[in-house]
Amino acid sequence: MKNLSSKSRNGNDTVPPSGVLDRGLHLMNCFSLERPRLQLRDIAAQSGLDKATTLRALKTLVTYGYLEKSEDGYYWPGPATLRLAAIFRSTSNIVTRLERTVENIALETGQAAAFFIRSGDQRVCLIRDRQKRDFRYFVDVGASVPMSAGGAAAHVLAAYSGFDLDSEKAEFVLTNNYYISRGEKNEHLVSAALPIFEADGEFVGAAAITALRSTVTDDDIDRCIEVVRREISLAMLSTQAAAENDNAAF
Amino acid sequence: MKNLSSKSRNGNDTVPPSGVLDRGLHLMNCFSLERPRLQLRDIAAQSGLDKATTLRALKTLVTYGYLEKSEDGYYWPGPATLRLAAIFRSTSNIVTRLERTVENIALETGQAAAFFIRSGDQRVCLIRDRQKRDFRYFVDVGASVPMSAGGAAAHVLAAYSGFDLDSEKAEFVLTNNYYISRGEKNEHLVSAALPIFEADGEFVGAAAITALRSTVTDDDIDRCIEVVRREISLAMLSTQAAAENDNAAF
DNA sequence: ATATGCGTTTCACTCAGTGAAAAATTAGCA
DNA sequence: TGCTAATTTTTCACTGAGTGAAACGCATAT
Repeated sequence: MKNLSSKSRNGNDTVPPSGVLDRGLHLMNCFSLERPRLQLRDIAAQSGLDKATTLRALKTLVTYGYLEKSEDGYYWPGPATLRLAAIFRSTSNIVTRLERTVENIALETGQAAAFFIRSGDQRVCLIRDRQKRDFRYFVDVGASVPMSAGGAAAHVLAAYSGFDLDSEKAEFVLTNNYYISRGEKNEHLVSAALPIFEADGEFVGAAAITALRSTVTDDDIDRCIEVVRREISLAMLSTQAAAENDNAAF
Repeated sequence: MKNLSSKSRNGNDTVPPSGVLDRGLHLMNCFSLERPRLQLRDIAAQSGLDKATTLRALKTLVTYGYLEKSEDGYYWPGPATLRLAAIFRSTSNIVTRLERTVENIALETGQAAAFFIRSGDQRVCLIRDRQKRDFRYFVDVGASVPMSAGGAAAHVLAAYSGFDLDSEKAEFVLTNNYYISRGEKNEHLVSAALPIFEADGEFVGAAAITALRSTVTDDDIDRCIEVVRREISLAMLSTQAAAENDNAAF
């Protein structure tokens, strides 16, 4: 397993992982909503793996149903992924509960809406509205980005789950119960995030709306935040920490 | 890599697969809607792999988000599965289109409803109604069973996709546009399956309802079939092959 | 105290995985 | 219809990544 060379065999300035399992899972990352169907050539190039290695892994992934392969040599995610997602949902019923809510928020505000949770040092998108928007700006459902990458949702998640990210912003979040980030991750975007709590006060995650800065005023954003608060409470959840001191502990 | 011994190191009379990737994916099969959270001990036992081997694979699966691990040592499917499922859905919009339909069928008939497709020599469940029923009898969403295992849906899929399973039953399906299987897979169950076609006549899969034999009469089943036909046509799909001769070709 | 169950680490052996290269297949083109 | 280029697939000898028995550590019973 030589995997020599200073970085990049692909155009991605990333070294492909070593370890067969790592590599196999790494291959699955080549697929996205933007590019759901790929052929060997693309997958090998994008992953940085040798074509022979890639082919072997793909075969295995196909036999286990994680990928499907068509006659014309294209691969795409297979039905096994559905099975696992169904199990994931069953273990975190919050997804099912909030799906409709996120959709409503997007429809009412006309902006992109999403729901995030923290998982270790990652911020994971569990729900995205289904409106079609420019893919470049938004993460896929299930995708993770490091907390350190910031963004409105990250600061809310950090503040309420005790992750040390930016204490100043955390303080703002804890007193105001929302955070607005202007161009923090992307110059042209503004996003507002609110924490979400179970009825019993348990923190579950953050709802966020994202808009193009050039198309919204501060008042628009405030109105969006109100929409979020209303929809969240309709879902029998809260955007306010239950009591001042209970939630500081964990 | 000794993997010696005539079969079974687990209680499953199955030999665990060789190949790191195979084993890793094999581990994911340990999880189900019935048993969504497992600890190392269980996973190692059920998969038949050594604990050390299992642990290594689990670590990798966790780092890629396919599994999550809690403090108390339990593992369960992670958010990466959501991402892949979202991509899968985007490539086969039939799932989104029929989800509501399957749910309606289940609600109207009071029986278990599902949607299957053929994938190679496997029959894959893409949709299951969300009513809670006895898990022992029904397959999870995304789960595959060999076509050769039979069942009403298998015969419908075989008939309309040119899979050689049981030519006599296939002929019945092709003339009557449905199939009823009584106790074929499970002595106590009866299930009825109907083919589903796009408006342009393309065969897409089979809808099936399953009931306990002791609780339904033949007339009940006929009524169920009518419900399926109605719901499918409401979804702008058809339960009849477009024209007598067009569909014989493929 | 002693035992049992579980997760984790260690380490020497060895076979599964690697990737360059060749072969087979498919697509494009004149 | 041939000829060429592009892509997928197979082959094979080398080797280091993966293996698993055993030891360890840490709980929680007994």
